[in-house]
Amino acid sequence: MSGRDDVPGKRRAAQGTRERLIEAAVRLFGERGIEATSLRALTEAARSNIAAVNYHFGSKEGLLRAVVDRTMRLANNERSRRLDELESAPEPPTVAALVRAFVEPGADLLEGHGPDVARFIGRMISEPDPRVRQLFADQVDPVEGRYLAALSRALPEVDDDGIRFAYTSMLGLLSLHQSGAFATVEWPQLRGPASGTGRSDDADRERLVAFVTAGMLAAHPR
Amino acid sequence: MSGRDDVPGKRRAAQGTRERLIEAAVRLFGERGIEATSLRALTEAARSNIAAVNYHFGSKEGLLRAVVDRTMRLANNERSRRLDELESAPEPPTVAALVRAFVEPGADLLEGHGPDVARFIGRMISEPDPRVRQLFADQVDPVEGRYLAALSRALPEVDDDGIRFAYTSMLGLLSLHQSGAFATVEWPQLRGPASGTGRSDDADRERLVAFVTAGMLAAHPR
DNA sequence: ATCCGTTTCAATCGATCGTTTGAATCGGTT
DNA sequence: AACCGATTCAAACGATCGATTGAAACGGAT
Repeated sequence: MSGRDDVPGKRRAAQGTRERLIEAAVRLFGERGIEATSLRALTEAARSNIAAVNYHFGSKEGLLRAVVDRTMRLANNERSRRLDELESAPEPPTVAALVRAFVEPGADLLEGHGPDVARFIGRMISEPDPRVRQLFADQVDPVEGRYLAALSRALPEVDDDGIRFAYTSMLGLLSLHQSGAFATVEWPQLRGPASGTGRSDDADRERLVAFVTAGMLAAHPR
Repeated sequence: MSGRDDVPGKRRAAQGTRERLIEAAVRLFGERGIEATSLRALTEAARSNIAAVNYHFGSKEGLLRAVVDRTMRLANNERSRRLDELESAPEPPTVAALVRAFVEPGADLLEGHGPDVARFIGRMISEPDPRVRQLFADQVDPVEGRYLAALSRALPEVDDDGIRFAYTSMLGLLSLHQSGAFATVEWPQLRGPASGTGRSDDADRERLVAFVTAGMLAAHPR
């Protein structure tokens, strides 16, 4: 029992490896999936040792927890800030504004921290393992409530099931595009989704906002 | 080297095991994911033996290939049929009709063959392993070209990238909802997406059609 | 220079994975 | 009843997984 998780006390040169482990985990978990990434490949990529994972994080799941916390906090804080902004305005936010406030913090991660963080988050949404899913849900949780309430206010004629559908669709669509799930396969019939490497990120973001906004507005109350 | 894959010749009582293996694979691959499902758990669920997988399918990947072929063929044939129907009509199909022709065969699988098949297909779309993804892409391939062409005809003002985005969004959204990715987690803020077990499948399907159709029509050529 | 808590690392553990093997069993044919 | 290809099964194989151990290396404080 020599490892510790949360000590803010004295970590001298340790911060280096701890950091490199998280960075490598974000990248490899996002690229190959969580279960498919072995600690050996991960620690090798981080120029470290297997035992370092257990020392710094206790286990692979501990490392995953740290990675989830690190990455999601970035997007969630920004979303929370933009919600504050919208709710302090005189008139209630439109659906388009709400969608933008949700999608753009995710997309900005892609530009700010490279595609690794965004891809990792995108991957989380479709992870089968219930423990991983719960980890994800716990992290999304706090912002989610505010968003659903705001969305429900912007779409007063839509019932709760409709709001839930709209929100999950937005979240899922954002995650799918962020995960690069559509870019990793040869779609022979399609012009390259990854035509070149520069991809049309901005255009895709606008397309996503337009698509989701229109989809939400088309919801019918029944 | 005693196993064979494609022999239509004489399989006497063998058909039973082969069938049970595929059924168990569809269910477990869909529930837990492909890599996370061990052949031991799978063959036990099928009341069979580990070696039977290698005998009938050569390997785990061979079994997966058979499962993909079996499940996707169902939806693809129906989609192809509905495309024939739409294209033989006097007037060109609307976007709404095209969306319906794509979404409903997927959703019908859910009702016809239980949630297992639909969930399995849904899971495929977000599988990280490139070999699995290629397997999926190869199977979707034939119908995909016709769909993209029809979609492009129905949305003449949208460029190729926009068509690609619309199609992948529809495919991804359908898969996500089919995979039950949103139903397997406790969303504390949401009324149960899986409220009870009977879920509102029909209502969700209509919501999906409306959402995707509106999203496509909102695409702007730029 | 010595000490001590912190951090790294090579080596190893038991468990589980997909695969392979060789013998037993089943059903129809001769 | 003797035979034979098709199928099933228990057992074992090598590889790899996450986790653990004990000793070495590091770095400031004394």
